[in-house]
Amino acid sequence: MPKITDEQVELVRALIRSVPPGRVTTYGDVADAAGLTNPRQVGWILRTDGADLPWQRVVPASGRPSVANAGRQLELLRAEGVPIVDGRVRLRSCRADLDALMDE
DNA sequence: AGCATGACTGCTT
DNA sequence: TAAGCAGCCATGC
Repeated sequence: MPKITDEQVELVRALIRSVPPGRVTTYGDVADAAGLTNPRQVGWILRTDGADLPWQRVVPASGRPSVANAGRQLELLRAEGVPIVDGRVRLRSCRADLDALMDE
């Protein structure tokens, strides 16, 4: 049995699904909101059970996706209206507030 | 039990 | 601003 419970997985999934188009969030923010100690676990969840999620709205704090689908991800984000400069997401401008999303 | 890997982050150069 | 390095935790062999 994994240390990450289904509860946490569902919470992460819900948070990511709560992120509206044109807005993105970071692994660290999701991890903190879901109660995970390490942002890498968010990545692990997305890799295992994130196939049906808007995973493109979750980017590293650096703003530069290191995932294999980075090119496609940036393209999708740009299509959603996310400000991208030189292949880098402007987290300063489009970072979503997960606490506010949960309230909605 | 130990070692290597990974969709990360933050500090230091 | 960019690149390097260490810390972090769950998973797989």
